[in-house]
Amino acid sequence: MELSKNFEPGTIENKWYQHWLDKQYFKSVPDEREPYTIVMPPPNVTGILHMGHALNNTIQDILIRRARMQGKNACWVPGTDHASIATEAKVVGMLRERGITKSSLSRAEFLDYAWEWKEKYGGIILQQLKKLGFSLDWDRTSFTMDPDYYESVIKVFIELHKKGMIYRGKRMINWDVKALTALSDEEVIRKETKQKLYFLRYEIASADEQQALNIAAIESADDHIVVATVRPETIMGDTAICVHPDDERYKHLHGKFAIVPLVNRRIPIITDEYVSMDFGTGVLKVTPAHDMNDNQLGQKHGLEVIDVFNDNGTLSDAAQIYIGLDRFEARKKIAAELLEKGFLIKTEDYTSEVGYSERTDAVVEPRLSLQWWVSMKDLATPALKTVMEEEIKFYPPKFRNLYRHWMENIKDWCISRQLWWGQRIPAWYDEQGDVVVAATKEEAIEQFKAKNPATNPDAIRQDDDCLDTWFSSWLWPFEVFKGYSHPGNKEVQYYYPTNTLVTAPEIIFFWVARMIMAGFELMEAKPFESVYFTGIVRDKQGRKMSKSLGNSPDLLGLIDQYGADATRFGIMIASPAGNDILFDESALEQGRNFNNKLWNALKLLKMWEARQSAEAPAESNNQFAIEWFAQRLNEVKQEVNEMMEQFRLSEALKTVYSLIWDDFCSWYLEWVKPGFEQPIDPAVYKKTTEYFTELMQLLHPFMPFISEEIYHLLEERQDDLCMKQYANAEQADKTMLNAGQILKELISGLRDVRNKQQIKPKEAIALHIQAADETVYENIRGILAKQVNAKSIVFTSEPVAGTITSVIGKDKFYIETEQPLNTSGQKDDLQKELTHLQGFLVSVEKKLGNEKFVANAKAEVLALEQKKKADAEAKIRVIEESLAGLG
RNA sequence: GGGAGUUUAGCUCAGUUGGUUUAGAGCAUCUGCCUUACAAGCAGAGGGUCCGCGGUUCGAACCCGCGAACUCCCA
Repeated sequence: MELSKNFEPGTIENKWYQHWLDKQYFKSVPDEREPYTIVMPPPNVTGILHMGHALNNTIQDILIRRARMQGKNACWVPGTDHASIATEAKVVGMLRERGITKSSLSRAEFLDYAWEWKEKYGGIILQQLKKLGFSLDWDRTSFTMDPDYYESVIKVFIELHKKGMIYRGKRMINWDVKALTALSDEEVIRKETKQKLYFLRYEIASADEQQALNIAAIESADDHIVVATVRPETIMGDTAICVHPDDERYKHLHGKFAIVPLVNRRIPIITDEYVSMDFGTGVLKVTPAHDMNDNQLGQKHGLEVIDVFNDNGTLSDAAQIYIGLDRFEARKKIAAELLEKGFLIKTEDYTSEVGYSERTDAVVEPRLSLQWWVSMKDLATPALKTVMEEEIKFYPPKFRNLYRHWMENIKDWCISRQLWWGQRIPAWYDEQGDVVVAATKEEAIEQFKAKNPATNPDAIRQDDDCLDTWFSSWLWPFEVFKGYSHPGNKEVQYYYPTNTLVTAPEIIFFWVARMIMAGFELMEAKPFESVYFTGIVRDKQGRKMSKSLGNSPDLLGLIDQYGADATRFGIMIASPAGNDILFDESALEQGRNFNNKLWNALKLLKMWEARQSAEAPAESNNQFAIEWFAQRLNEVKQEVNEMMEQFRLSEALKTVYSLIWDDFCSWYLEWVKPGFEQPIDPAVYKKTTEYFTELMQLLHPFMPFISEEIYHLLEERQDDLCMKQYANAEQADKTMLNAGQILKELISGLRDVRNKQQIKPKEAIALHIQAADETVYENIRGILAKQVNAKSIVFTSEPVAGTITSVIGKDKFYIETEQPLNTSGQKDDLQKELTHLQGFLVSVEKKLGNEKFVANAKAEVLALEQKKKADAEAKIRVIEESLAGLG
């Protein structure tokens, strides 16, 4: 068989992915095995593959593949989210290109177009995920607007409404004045914006209302208060002035009234600790209709609410002045008028964060609006408890604090959206505007008739709004198994609760917390055992990857360039749980190089395969190498098990990488490698193949393609690595591991000497060893000679003249070469090491001389320190002898 | 303004209840090698006030306090 010079991923990846699909390895049906279930966080149906998805899903695939190889019934469910706002925007865009406006269409017509768009372009991302080898059960692909799913969302709304947890109310929301819809918090993008801070003078009215409305009296009064605001166009909506109760500057004004400039309305001066004394003048104008905090303050103090804006951001009749003018135009006009009339004292530049609509980039207007809400308090209680008691485990645990903070300060959830793409709210109104909640019009009519037999059924109409997308995705972990639409079915009983959720910390509140709530409220069980929070992928400069910055790498391009395995490697190698990962293409290069390394090791084995011969000398050295590597494998398997249990995935990958590259390739293969064109002992070859196979099995969850390919190239096989079950890891033999460690140190030490003495790699040396215990070298002598290019190794009981002296461990080495000697270098090196050891010895002796240490330290710590001391002393002695020998 | 987090080698990060040598890895750097799987490689080396100050302790990168810088979330 002819193997290519380097590993070529492209065709191999397609071949194996198709093969796995054909064999239905990723398909899961309930059986007697233990399930291991992950539901994929559904990407937006409009989405295209980016780094975040790649990271997220690579982690899930690693967990799922490993579980599958551990004999569990692994089930990974794919799907997409209907993403009401994003999709509706795409559809509106498509219509615009065809010259159609949304307003010219009926709801039904628009939805036809939307479905057309979804069928055509939706879910491209699922195809892209296949490129990375993800072992999803595609037969289970779900969509949050599938018929059953849709129905469940409606049923959940009705059920929660019945329980009194969903209500309709006028509350503050984020309003998009261009799209004319409420926005969820995550659809609001905060941006640093340069603004102006206007310092406005409000006159103080006397307690006597007559006098307060007497303009002449005000003008003569010199008592006033100065307010700093960035929004002078909202002063007509002011219903109070607020100061901090402890602010000495304003104590004399407590309980008095101020006059709003231009509209001359009298408003109370109230006190609240909410006000910051340091900001501006320490005086806050309270506009409950147009600011979230002011609204809360207004509720607390029972203030009137005056909404001075229309839906589209122009001034309303309630503003009294500049009616119909846009809010920003009005700001300029009003500022000018205030200045002219002497109410504007000064302006300052001021930078703060302003919310913009993700979709239209309009400045978001906090606004009171009649919307549907979910009351969160009762839902939050069990959801908080379960995480705090670690019934659901968070990895890394630091996110528990964040979660608790949010859950303890939870606010009600606005679930209505003024959109058409999504689950339509099952609320119905009669002519009087009374509302009932029902699944169908018929049921709604019945309910109305029960209340009022005279109800006109033809006048009943359904709410036009649809539900927030998260109101459907919070059902995801059970509804993908139809757990709510078909309660108690076989699937949901088997797969739910799921095992692990892998997601980004950004959506801990929007999604993770709500899934936990829905799980308890609707299924009476938690949705998952544990949550693994990935980091946020950033670019080299630490910026978050985003479309607008254009710093997202083209993933499909990267996969083409480096291969899927290398891409997976590059993403995983530097991504500790919960810490952000800085994406750097050099990590992918490292992954590609690793592929190549594996490929070359395979080539070496293929070469040996042809050179097997029973006549090959059976060296005891080979036996040592084989036994040692068996123990290293045991050790690493154990370590990887532990790391995977703690979700330390990148560390597990590093460990496997190093086992393969360093221990297997650099040490083991070199130790058993026969001489140039020499035959190899078939037993050694067989063992080596077995090791390579085991390594591929360990690596498979991380790099599935190349490991599967090598598995099949090593030997003709009927089965596939993908499904090969892990054997239990055996306990590693410490003595053997230690012997290997000593051998490595000897080789490195002697190579270092060679390097420093500039002995040419090709020049063979003669090695004399003055050993404390010669038997140590029995099994490794051959390997040592081969690895340091020694033509002979002999033992000596005294220094050998005319050689280079070195101390490694407790033994002395005399290196005989053909080159002229340079003893000063050796002396310097020995001296340097001696100084280091002496310093070290002093610190150990100091510790041991400390009575309190001896009295308090644990026995094993004490023993260790004593061993350190003895070792250091022995080594110092050997070095001193060597130095003396050098004269 | 409130909250959470981070700070260890040039870069990215490990460092698991405080004690495994005077702190580790990968990448990058330097030196020597086209050595019979691999130059996308091999062999070796250098590189650190563990953010600062103080405290607890026989012992601190790790625990506590104060401070600094940066990041994120909420207002």
